[in-house]
Amino acid sequence: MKEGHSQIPLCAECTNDSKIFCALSLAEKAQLSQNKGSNFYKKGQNIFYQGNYSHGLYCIYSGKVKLSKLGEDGKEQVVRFAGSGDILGYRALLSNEPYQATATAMEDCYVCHLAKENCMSLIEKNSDLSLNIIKQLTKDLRNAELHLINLAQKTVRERISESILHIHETFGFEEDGKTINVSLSRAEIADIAGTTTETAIRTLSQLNQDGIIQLVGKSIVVPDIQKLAKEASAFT
Amino acid sequence: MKEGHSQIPLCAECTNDSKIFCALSLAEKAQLSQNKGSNFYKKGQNIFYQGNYSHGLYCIYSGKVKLSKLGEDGKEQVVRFAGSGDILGYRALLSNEPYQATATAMEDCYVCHLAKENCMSLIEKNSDLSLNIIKQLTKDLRNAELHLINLAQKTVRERISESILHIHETFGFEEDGKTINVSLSRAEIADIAGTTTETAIRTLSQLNQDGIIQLVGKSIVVPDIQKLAKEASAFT
DNA sequence: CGTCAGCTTGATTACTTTCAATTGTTGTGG
DNA sequence: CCACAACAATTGAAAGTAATCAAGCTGACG
Repeated sequence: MKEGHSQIPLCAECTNDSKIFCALSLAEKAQLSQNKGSNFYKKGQNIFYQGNYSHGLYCIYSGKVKLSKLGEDGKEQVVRFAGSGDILGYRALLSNEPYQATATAMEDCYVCHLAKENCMSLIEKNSDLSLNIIKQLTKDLRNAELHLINLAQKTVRERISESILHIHETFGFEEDGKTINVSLSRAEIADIAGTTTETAIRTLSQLNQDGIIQLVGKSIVVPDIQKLAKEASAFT
Repeated sequence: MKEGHSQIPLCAECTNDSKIFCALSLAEKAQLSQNKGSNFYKKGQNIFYQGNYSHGLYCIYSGKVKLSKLGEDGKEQVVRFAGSGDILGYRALLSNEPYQATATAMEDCYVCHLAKENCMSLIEKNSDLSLNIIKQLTKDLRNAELHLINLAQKTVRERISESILHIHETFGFEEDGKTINVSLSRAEIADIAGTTTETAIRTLSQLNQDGIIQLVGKSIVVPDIQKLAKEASAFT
């Protein structure tokens, strides 16, 4: 058995009890833990790369991760976020295709790696697990389609507002209840909203001037989330 | 039992043998056929509407369908296509949410409607069926993400080229091996590429002048698909 | 205290939308 | 069969938006 980091428990005792693996019995979770590996990823490090092949499933124990793809010209586009308890790479696992995106730690992360064979045999045996995966895929697909329509039809100002909103929905606020809980570079924000770094900067400082957000150092403060939502003309 | 159109067979004898239901045994297909309804939809008619609730699954017997969403300002965005043997509305069914998109017949269609209870009990019993659904979702998600990145990063000319390419991949050519197999209005093409009707028209006629495509009446002829593919990814 | 990466600002250019006007096409009733 | 209405396609000019290119600024860190 591979050695994991000592501070990371077995699946059966995991405090996250993942949105997907909650369907498993204790015995099944024990099976999942076999050959489990746990790794530490420093902020900015990649967990897997678009184009590589999968040898199992990743499960985020702590930290925040972004999934991004490279466009033809090498420009990055963030397609999804993931946090504690989320599963990464299940698509590559299930369809035996290479990873469709690159996973990067947005902050220091602990991530577990579950062996392919264990996952597959559990999926075949446990139909609740399949249903959970279907539900997760459904949710991802809905988000992707919303993201798609936002990028296609909205102005940069709306897209930037939408992006901040989306980050908030995924990761929430700090304890003060109004500061976005992740540190993002201007370039990263641009990659989420599908624009250039310069335009992202200009738009953020406009939103700042208009009192929609407050830029305090590198962090973004949202005093009134309704106001921001109006700015994004958000629709769910 | 509801009456279907006489020319539509039972699921067990269906010539399409759907990508998803091929996992079923004959007996299971017979079960699926119970309470099956079949309907004819004229070109332009809607099969279901975004926001409504699902009472079962749709399976396309013949014809072509587009799935689209409405943006904040009422502009339509096509998110996906479907043809013979494809399943519609499985997300709404599985997660008990309203339909996330509106399905519209792009040409005259025959579409079967399968009862919710039959579908759900088969999904729970047959794990191959679940896996097929997972694979279909996986494919849809990948397409949505590709579409997303295209809309976010490409010029209108590239997006229009990409859209024609995508339509070709989904529906193929006519017998002549070079004419796109669907009739689309300029407005529809614009809704796929995420632009305005006028810009779509201008771009199409430019591609025509540049010899990439030929506009013959309402149909689009692609003499050299490689040339079009180059247009879709490379730059002007 | 210098350096380097990330951030910011300005000016210019390119692209796309918008609005408006015209032409073409199709279907329908007299 | 024609006239008309309704809709789809096209074209032009003007306005707006965002990308690009270029140059300075700032703060963290050795």
